[in-house]
Amino acid sequence: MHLTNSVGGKKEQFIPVNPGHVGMYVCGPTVYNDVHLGNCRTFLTFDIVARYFRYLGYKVRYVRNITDVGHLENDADEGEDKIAKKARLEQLEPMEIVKHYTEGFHHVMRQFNILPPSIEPSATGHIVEQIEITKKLIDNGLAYETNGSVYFDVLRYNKDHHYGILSGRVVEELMESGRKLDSQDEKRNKVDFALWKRASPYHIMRWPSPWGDGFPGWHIECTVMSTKYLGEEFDIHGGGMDLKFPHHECEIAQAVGANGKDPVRYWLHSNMLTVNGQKMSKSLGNSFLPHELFSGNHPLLEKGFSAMTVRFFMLQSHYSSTLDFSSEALHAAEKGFKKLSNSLGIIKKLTYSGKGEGKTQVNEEFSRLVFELHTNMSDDFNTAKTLAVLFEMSSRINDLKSGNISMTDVSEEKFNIFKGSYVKMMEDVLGLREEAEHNHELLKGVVNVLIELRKKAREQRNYALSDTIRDDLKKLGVQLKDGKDGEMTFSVE
RNA sequence: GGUCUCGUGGCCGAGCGGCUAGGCAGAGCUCUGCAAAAGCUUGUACAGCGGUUCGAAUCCGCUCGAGACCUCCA
Repeated sequence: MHLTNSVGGKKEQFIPVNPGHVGMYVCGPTVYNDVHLGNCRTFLTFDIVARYFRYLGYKVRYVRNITDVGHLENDADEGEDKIAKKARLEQLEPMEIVKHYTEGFHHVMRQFNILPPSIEPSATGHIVEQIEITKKLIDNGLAYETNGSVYFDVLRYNKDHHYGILSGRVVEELMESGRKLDSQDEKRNKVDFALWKRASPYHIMRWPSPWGDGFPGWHIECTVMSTKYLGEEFDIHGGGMDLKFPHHECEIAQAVGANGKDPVRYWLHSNMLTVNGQKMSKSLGNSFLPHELFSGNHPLLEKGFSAMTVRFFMLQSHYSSTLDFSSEALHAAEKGFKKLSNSLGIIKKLTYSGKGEGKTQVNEEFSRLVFELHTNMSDDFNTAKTLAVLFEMSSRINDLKSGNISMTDVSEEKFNIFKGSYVKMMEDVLGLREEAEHNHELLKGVVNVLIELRKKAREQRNYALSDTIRDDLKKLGVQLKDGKDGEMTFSVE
């Protein structure tokens, strides 16, 4: 297994801290708003990572947090907490905001078949630990209190450590660029960041601390929750590209400053989803909400697309590349996914009916495809290449069904490995399941009655009637397909 | 302005120095009463200009273009 480590940007072999185990932490959403498709891409990326490691037999502990306090509107000292602001605007309790958007987030994750993490801790549930680590950083001389707030001393840290190891930022350059520190500022240097913020008298979200009432800073929650559940050194830390700096850089500094060791072995960053080449983001106002996509209720879409189509669409590119989102690309994905999905339905029903050892050439091809499936996934989770192999396998599945390849051409062992790999790769690893409609018993029954009637009509060469049945069903979105041997199947669009 | 990334055929997108990625769309054919599905065949490509190399989409330099981060964002 190889993966690209954002520190250094090189592909490295994966060696777990504890053999057979994978500890992974991913920065979850700040629940003050609906999650959009760009957010979903990141969570999908790490869903694949967790699924594939499990498939390989690792015991995976996947921690993904919910940020429900501390995320400020901007890094300036007067920045307002996102949750608190929303609560004020909507005249709700912060917890009402948090609950509402957390549930919405979970709902969307289920729609995309993104599995829940092993632990989903929240920042407000770890205030005590955040205060503790802040105290520790002060004791270590890496943080200071001003006016009831506590800041991390980046310059001091940078003397003995490397602030910028992940993002490539140079502290001196950061000091020179951008906004100047004014006399109002509580920070010693502009590069310093908040560990704890004093709450103004009207601030609703507040907890007592050694420095008075306040609330934690944004970066400290992740340091606390990752190391609490995964240990001071764990395997993988993931998140969106845009969190690399400052968020993840600060996490490293905090953990190193408090515990004296580098917390993360491999940093993984998923790239942005773009619209017309521009990053999809809440602030740019070009974001797509999942329900807009499913319903097609969006100016840039002519129709809706299923969650599985979108999942497939995203998996066609590598997680580290930007992916451009467009109606056209989605149409193509819809058709492509249907192909794989059809084959999935076929292979699941297919049992070995041949005998003997089969033909060497066919056996070798089946083995090669299975092998490539795994080498591609093990090469930095290359889902795009994996899908290309699945398409090849899909063709072989159709060959088996139509008789282009006979069951006796392949050995029972090769067939079963081939079948198992296709099904597991599709369903367990890539999380692509057949669209549900096929499984609706009532619909199935009703359509089968019509299929029987149509068969009779065709036997009597009453093509006018048989075409009416087919055309009328088509209008309702049910597509009939005539097989070679007179057998008929249908699919729902 | 600083740091960095990317630019592949009609569209989306793999690619990490030599071997047709793949999907969608297009063209032709097979099967079929007609469709659909499936199968077979097929074209069009690496932004531009230099360099390194026996050999470059792939490495280096420059030019042009797009984007990201440096302020909140997955």
